[in-house]
Amino acid sequence: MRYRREDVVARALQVLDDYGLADLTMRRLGTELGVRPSALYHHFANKQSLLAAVADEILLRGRHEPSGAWDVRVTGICTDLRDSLLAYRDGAEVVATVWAFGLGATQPHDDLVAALSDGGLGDLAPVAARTLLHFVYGHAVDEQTHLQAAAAGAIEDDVRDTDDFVTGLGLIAAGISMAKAVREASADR
Amino acid sequence: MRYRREDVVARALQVLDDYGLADLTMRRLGTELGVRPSALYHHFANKQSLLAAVADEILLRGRHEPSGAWDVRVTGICTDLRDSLLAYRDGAEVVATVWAFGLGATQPHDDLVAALSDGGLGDLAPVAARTLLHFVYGHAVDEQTHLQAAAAGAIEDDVRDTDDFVTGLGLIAAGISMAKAVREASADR
DNA sequence: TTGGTCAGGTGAACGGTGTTCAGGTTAAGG
DNA sequence: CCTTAACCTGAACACCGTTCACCTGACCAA
Repeated sequence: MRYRREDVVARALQVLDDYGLADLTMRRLGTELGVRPSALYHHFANKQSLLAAVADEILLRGRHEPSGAWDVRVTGICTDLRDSLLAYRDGAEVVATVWAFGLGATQPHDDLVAALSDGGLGDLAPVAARTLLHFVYGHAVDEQTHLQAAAAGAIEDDVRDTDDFVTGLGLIAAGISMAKAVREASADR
Repeated sequence: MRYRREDVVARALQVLDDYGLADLTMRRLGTELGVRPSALYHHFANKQSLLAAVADEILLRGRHEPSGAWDVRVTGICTDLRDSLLAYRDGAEVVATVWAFGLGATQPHDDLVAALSDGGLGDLAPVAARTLLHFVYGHAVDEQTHLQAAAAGAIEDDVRDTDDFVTGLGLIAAGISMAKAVREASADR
């Protein structure tokens, strides 16, 4: 059996979801495919490239084309992004790390900047986009960590998390529309 | 020469600052102290505990007792926290990771919750505190990553980052005061 | 049909990691 | 002085990502 790049990515995503990021190792993935670890380096230059491809795949699946008014589009992008991150075990950490390293996972950022620019945020759009991203990533990583700790029986589970997310998102959204109002007021001095 | 726990932490912090998190290894730290790696396990149960102590040390140094009106206290805590994270190489990643794992670094969170509660945010205080933390940690990690990439000559450096921080922080702060206003308006129905 | 090309895979090694453990050593206190 | 406990050694264990010379088999042009 010979594999193509996408086959390896798909299998890596499955290993991630089944066993977690700590167990997503080149040797493990190789074994899962019935292949020596060194064979994987014919498809990816190194493990980080592999993880970048996995992150992009996570974002690609369950992607919804943003539509509607700019502000509902912004919260929609963030909510969909959160759902994507939580759809796979350790998905949040993988995507957040890849994005931080600048190796990929730029889709959510680009979508947010586009929506915010359409909303008239001007040069505030990039700052607002990154602020939103930091919140979504941070919150999702937290939630996934807690979820795993709860599954291990270390702590009792917290169902408040989803309310938590919309509340925090609402906080930032309110700040953004306030900044927009200030911006427009100073525009027609 | 025999060492105590705090000596090891201090030396670990120095190794972190001089060589970065990737080179802060048990063997490296042992060599730096003139000691076998196994000796370190008499002071810490594992590496994560060591890192937790390092994170707490980072936060302890350069700590300012919060004072003033609640809102200036909130932004003050966030700004001081950012300064602490950026004071040591890879400091942001260490503290953020330790906090995410729930092994320590709770001081900023506790301070923020206290300030926000004094500000009358009520049960919104914990959500707002974590939202602020996610922003500060995320932004600091980003900035430190870029800084390191710029030092390696990969990209040109970005001096906009500090303006970026206050802008983003202002965005969330605005959202918080708006939420507070809404909360108080609905209180005296 | 033949022969060449090349993506994909092998096998073995290299240098590193965190961690464990039985036993040795040394400073401090009764 | 002698005991106790904190500190440390030395060696190993089971992993990790990565490299490299070499092999293999499918495909395509001549």
